[in-house]
Amino acid sequence: MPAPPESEAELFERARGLAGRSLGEVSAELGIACPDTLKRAKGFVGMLLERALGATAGSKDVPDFPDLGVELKSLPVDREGKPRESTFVCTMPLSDVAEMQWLGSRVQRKLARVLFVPVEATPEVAIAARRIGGPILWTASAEEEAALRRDWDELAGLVGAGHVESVTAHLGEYLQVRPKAAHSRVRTLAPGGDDGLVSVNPKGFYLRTKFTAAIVARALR
DNA sequence: GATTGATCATAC
DNA sequence: GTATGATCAATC
Repeated sequence: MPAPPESEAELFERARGLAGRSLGEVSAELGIACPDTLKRAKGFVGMLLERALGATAGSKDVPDFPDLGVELKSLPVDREGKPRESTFVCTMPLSDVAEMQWLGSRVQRKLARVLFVPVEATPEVAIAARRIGGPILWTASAEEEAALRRDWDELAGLVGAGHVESVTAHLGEYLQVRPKAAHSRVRTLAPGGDDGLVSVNPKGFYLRTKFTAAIVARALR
């Protein structure tokens, strides 16, 4: 496996080197089996890119490239380069989001600097034949950050005020909250209810497709 | 066809 | 069970 990149420029060059190559080629080089379907390997593409680029963070709550402060996100796109799915950002700390601010929040920290790597995700194309696209090193513009902050304030505000059960994926213009758990029977505690705590399915923050689509469009201009 | 809620694999 | 990586699939 490659060593971690020593600079952002080196990381970007490595990512550019993957552009145009297929998931099958890259996985073969790394000695990793490429699945025939993502049905039972949903994290395969993300894990493959992590290894190919030398990410080290593993399952810790820090960016994929801690020394660079860069988070890696694979972006499943159609043949036109448009994202096909929302992008998971992080879990929502339900029990203490009430005391948090946007600045310093997990969302703000995770999205401070992101390397998006588009990957072909057309159903008709076999996994191994899917090609990796050109990387996008992104930082939110003032407008993008303000928009994310508005959503975060609304969503975190509702949970902090004890209204977690009214928070659905319908809320949020660009940032939304959805279940994030092994299955719907998983429970965790959040502010609310008669005792001050309610048992709910764990939740996570996701970027809506239209938000990442705008990032891709901006990068192609 | 797009979106929301549900789910899958793996490491510790 | 908690974290990481996400896509699936029922529903709108």
